[in-house]
Amino acid sequence: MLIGEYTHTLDDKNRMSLPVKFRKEMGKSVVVAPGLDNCLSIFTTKEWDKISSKLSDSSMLATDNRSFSRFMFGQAVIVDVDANGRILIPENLKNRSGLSTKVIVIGVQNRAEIWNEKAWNDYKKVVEKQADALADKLGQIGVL
Amino acid sequence: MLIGEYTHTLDDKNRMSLPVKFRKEMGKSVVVAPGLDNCLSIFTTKEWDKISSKLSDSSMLATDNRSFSRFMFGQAVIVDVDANGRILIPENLKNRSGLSTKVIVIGVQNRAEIWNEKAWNDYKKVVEKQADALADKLGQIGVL
DNA sequence: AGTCTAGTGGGATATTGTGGGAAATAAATT
DNA sequence: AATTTATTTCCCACAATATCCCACTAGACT
Repeated sequence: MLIGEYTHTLDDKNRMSLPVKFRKEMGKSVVVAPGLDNCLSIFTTKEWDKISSKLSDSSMLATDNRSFSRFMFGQAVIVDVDANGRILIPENLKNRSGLSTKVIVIGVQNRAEIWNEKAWNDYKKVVEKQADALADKLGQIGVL
Repeated sequence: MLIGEYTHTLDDKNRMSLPVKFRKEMGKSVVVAPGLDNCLSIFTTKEWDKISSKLSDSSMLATDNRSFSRFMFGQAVIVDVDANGRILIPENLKNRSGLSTKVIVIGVQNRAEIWNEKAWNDYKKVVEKQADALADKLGQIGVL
């Protein structure tokens, strides 16, 4: 289970170290893909296999499926984790998410996400503001 | 599995190098065929065989099948991958997809696609704009 | 204090992508 | 039919870039 928030560096070679707490679960190669709200998703290869098999399932409408497949597969990349626990972020994905040197890595259950620092802080603020709605949700889940 | 986005050059001899990550799977000859949405599709010979057998499957409506078969078979070409990992793009297919010197090659699971740069960026933008649909899809897949 | 580890930086090496020329093939003109 | 011209294929070379490897620093823990 991937949890927690970490501030890491994307160096000028587009390398980023995975939080050490994620490494065991991540294994020696991961998939970097575009995520929602302008973040990047990092999946384990296992998770990725699930995703791709669901996508190749033709139960989805053909045209939707086509554009979505292109979007995901076309931009995702399988990257090896190097000897220092770092991965390489492709330039196009880096640009898409507006990542600069300082990035935020967060764990979200079965995936990790990479955020532009400001975007993440803004996002958190917005969510925080919706505290009532949040409490409601948590209540529904039975957490509070 | 073919994934990722690469910017390549279509030189004045209509040669284009395949991304090195695709080469192993592509083997030493591939099929270049017209794709949907004005791109070009590149299939492995294996995939091509699957496609052609599906097309000859009579479960498809006869007229649809006939026109689509013409569309595909009529313009598809088997091309060899040269010693440098390059393939030759036939002039007519190049023109059809509005390809110039700078092209985008993307992997889409079982096939690769060649796009005019602008066309691909526009396409991505359209998909990205439909954030709701995107989230929906991801939800269906079980990512969210 | 000393050791260990996580995170980061930088240089050397290997590979990729691309351009261009030579050789081979095809087309054309006389 | 023969020579020239055009076109295609093959091969080599180079530059840019990615990959690998090692080193350093700061902090945690003993």
